[in-house]
Amino acid sequence: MVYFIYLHHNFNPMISKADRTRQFIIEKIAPIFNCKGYACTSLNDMIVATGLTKGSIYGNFENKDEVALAAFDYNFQSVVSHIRSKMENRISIIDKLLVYPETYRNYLNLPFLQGGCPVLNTAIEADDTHPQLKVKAANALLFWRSSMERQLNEGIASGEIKSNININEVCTVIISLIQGVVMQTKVTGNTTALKSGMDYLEKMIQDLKA
Amino acid sequence: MVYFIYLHHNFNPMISKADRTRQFIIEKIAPIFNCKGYACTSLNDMIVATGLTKGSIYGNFENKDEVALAAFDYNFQSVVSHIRSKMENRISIIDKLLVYPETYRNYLNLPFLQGGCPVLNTAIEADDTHPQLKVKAANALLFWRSSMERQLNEGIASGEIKSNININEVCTVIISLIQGVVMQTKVTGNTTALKSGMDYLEKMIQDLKA
DNA sequence: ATTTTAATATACCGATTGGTATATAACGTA
DNA sequence: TACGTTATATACCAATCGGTATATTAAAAT
Repeated sequence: MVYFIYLHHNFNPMISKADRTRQFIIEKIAPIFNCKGYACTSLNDMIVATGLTKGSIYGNFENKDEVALAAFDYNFQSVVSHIRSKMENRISIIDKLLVYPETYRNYLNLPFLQGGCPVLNTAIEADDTHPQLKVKAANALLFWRSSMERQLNEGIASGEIKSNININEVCTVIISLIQGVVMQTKVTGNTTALKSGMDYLEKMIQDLKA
Repeated sequence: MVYFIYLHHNFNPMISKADRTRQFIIEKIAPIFNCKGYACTSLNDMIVATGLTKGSIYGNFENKDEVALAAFDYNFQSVVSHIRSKMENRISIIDKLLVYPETYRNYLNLPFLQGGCPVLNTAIEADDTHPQLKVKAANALLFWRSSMERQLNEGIASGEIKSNININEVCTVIISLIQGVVMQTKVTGNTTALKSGMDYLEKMIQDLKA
């Protein structure tokens, strides 16, 4: 009988084994949830993806729901931290906002966006079936919007951005455009919408300049 | 033992009973598929929704897949025919295009859009799990885009619309904006994005005028 | 080194899944 | 009214679902 060798553990004594295993499970399962969705990802899928057994997974998580919620957080954080790290290197707000079209223009090459945008995927699947995931998706959208509003206000205050723009409208259009083109690209397998959509978004952001 | 009384049949002798029952089943099940999605809609859901039994449904359909594919067609056609009928009453292309913001602005009151946009819902769910549904969603998007392209070209030819617009970009933005705001509205339960998104779309369409 | 605790593997559970076989009832037609 | 066809209801099926109990092993603490 071959027992599991903890190859997935980095033996950091400050992080408990439970936490390391938990993290390992989330990292392996999160991409599957983003691809197949919550309902279509079975416990068996999780077992195959992690190489662990049912007992191991349920020793670290209460149930499938808890894995799904943690996986969403992980997927969303992957996108946020990627965007944030690219923005940090830029000074002007316009340049920061341009990270969006630059990132999504080649989102097909970003591993954490392979299954599409986790916010969009979760929002669509969960809205009528999974209240807890729906709340998480809604909060992610609110977080995204409010951080963008903050940036726009900052840009207006510094005189970099026109003061007469409709902040609400700008945020809505940026978010919608990204979500819309990602969806169209995934389902048609054609990058026409992605290119033209990000071209438009880029011009729109440039046009915010005072 | 109470047997089924065919209340759902309109006794049109030109349409066979099989066709009438099939249509009845589709009409009852289509909204559920649009709400809960393919994976989350069980045979039991179909039985409850139709008031029929498993045998009746499987007498008219090969399997769950066939019901789902027919339901998607029905849902998509509901949207298409609604949009088309509103466009028919209008002469100019601009006015025809304005049907989009007008329609989606209060999509929450349209029964066939209760579960959100069937194209978006199906595209997101099916892209990694259900090849046949994915094809249907992709074709629906292509149909939508090409009919919009045709209208724009018509408007340019007649001199109504600016000749220097980027047709591809315009189509992408209109579709993405609609899909994006519908998603945001459904998941947040807040109509802010819907209003501001459709305001922007309206202005954008007006701005196409030569 | 020994004991305690945490993690894991295995076997099992009832419920539900999509789907089928079959017998009966309703329908269409002559 | 009689008869063949179509439609429907019921009972059943194996497979899979999410989840649990338990025994065993590894890790951590003493």
